[in-house]
Amino acid sequence: MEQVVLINELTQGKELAKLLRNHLNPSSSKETREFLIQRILGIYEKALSMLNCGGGGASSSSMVDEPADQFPSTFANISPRSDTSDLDYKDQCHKHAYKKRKTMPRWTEQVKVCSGTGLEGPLDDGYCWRKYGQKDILGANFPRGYYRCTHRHAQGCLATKQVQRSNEDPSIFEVTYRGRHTCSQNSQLAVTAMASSSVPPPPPPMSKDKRNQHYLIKQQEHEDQNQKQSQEVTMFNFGSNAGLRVKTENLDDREDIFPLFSFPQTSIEADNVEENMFIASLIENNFMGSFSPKFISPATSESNYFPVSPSHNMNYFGSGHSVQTPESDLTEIISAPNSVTNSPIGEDFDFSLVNVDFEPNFPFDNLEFF
DNA sequence: ATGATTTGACCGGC
DNA sequence: GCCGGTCAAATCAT
Repeated sequence: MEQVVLINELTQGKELAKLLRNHLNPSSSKETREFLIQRILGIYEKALSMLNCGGGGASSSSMVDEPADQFPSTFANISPRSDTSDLDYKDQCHKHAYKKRKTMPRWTEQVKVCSGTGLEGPLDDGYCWRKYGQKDILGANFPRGYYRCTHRHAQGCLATKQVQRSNEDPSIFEVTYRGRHTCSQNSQLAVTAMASSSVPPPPPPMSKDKRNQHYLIKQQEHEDQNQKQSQEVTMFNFGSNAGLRVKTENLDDREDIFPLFSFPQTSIEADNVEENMFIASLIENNFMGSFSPKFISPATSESNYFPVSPSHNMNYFGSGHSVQTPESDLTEIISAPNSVTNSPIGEDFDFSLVNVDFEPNFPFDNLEFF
């Protein structure tokens, strides 16, 4: 079985290498090449780790002994693990957990929030964050907030972020992300978004404040779908594509975290549909091969982060453009241009793509989404 | 009751 | 010793 997986991985690597060769011409976008390289490296990494760690299987929770600069497919293998204070570091394949943590990918975004709308505070970027600290920082007028993924304990998701309000312009929040989300919920989100978006997602939500955000999440958890919820949910989607970003900078490890699916929309050109389809199918295969059934159904409890019915998805991601209609309130509070490239979601996408099963019939004809 | 936030304490790196 | 990052008990919100 492991051998089959291994062969599958290597075969994919081979195909991707071929693809890469085709993309060596100047007209091909750098992002695409980068993506392919990352993908290939990831496959090798995965294959090697399978061999090194006793062939634990593609999505086994062991073997994470890899540089943090690896990319998502391997990141996805991070096993549940808790904070530094916990004891799981003994785990054989986690010898380098400390190191890994230290070398986690990190990138910063600047997010502008218009005041006066009542929607202030760090934006909601589509993830569930839990604040675990706040600190006055030397030279900063505002304290820095420390957040970690809500699913850290439940799923060992090590993603964290720091939110620092800008000195010069208090309406700008500098958000530094660390680590990738390995929690299934986010994968689900990403997939949901992808599966249902034929147009770029609307601007990201900006919750009034964190409490509001949590309130929303709770509501969804309870599947209490009243009007208010759907209203808020409309605002609750991927921040990334959407845009609060004023500027994305980075950052150390920039290339390490290069988003698998961060193709600017130009990178997958219309004339390359076939190849893109191929990539998509590779991805699809990957999903099918690497995740537990839990993730197959969009209707798991976790997925309640978003309502999962197709009709809802339509609302969220605008298959019917409904999200954009109330054009509006959202656009009013968002002042940054869209950018896909460095978005954390981009990278989350790649995580999700690697880890989550798609519906077998997932319509990959929405490649422009990438 | 449960889960999130607050905030002083603690820890490691420099 | 300073500083940034994290922990965890106390507190708050639902």
